[in-house]
Amino acid sequence: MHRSEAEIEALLRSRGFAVTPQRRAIVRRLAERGGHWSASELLEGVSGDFPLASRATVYSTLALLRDLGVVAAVAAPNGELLFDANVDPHQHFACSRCGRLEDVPEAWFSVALRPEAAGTFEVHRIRVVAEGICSGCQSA
Amino acid sequence: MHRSEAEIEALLRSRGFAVTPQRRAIVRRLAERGGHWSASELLEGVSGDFPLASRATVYSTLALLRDLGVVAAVAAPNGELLFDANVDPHQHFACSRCGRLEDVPEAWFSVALRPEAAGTFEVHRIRVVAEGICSGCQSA
DNA sequence: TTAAATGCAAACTATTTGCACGTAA
DNA sequence: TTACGTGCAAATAGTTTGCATTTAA
Repeated sequence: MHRSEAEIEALLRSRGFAVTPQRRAIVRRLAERGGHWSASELLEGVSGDFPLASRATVYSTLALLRDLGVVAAVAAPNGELLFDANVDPHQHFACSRCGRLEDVPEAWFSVALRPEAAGTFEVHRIRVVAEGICSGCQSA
Repeated sequence: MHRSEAEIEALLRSRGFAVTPQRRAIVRRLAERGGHWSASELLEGVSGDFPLASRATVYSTLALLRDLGVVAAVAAPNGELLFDANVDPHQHFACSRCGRLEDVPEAWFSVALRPEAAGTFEVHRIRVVAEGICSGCQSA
């Protein structure tokens, strides 16, 4: 459900954007591990290799990937902005204890807009975030 | 729905916290206008009067009020952290164009956790944010 | 009177920008 | 070869902290 590294690179090329080592390294992390990344995590080069890109490059790459629609930005309940290569419809679970954010299948929730809501807004999308305690924190 | 200025002041006193002019000014804004305030908006003294409190005081007052449970912090989809004196159960609407965040009655959505979700997380609360175009932006 | 709250300035953290240099295509 | 991308360093923005001074109770 995530776009693969190769797919994202192909998209970059087809839109006339260069595929640089920095972009490739950022895309690889987003696509491989999945999950949610902050700009700083990507900047640090989480896996321990050499610094992969400068601050400016990380931010501008994330903006580009978001504009291209291959990564999505999510605001965690604490306001931290996180990036996710999963751009298919899904919802989130947030752990109130450790702050972890996890993808949750769309089908786990049934959400409906009741008729009372009609007429005021034009609703395009409904985001759901379940808050609670994740399995890790439950056992701890 | 919102705690009133007086109620919040009474709570402060009853818990042994001082009711200072700065805290009163911050509480008044949150309680009177309702809606969502960023720390910076409160800091600027939106209504144009003299600066009401220093940066540090605004932040520490917001933290105190949140700990006391009389204001709630909400992360807007863009990651901006906003404060709301409405601590009764409700959901939000966010305008994708102007960024406005509005309270929406809990009853406007029916949200259910499907059985598939059982067992993995311990869900305490489900937050819903409807995204779309607000009435103001529709007419513009 | 005194513990608690405030203001100020400095320290962080996160993000953006301008510009000279480097490189993918 | 050249337009685009990168790195760097400085600018901007949001938030936190330490400490001397003030003030609510």
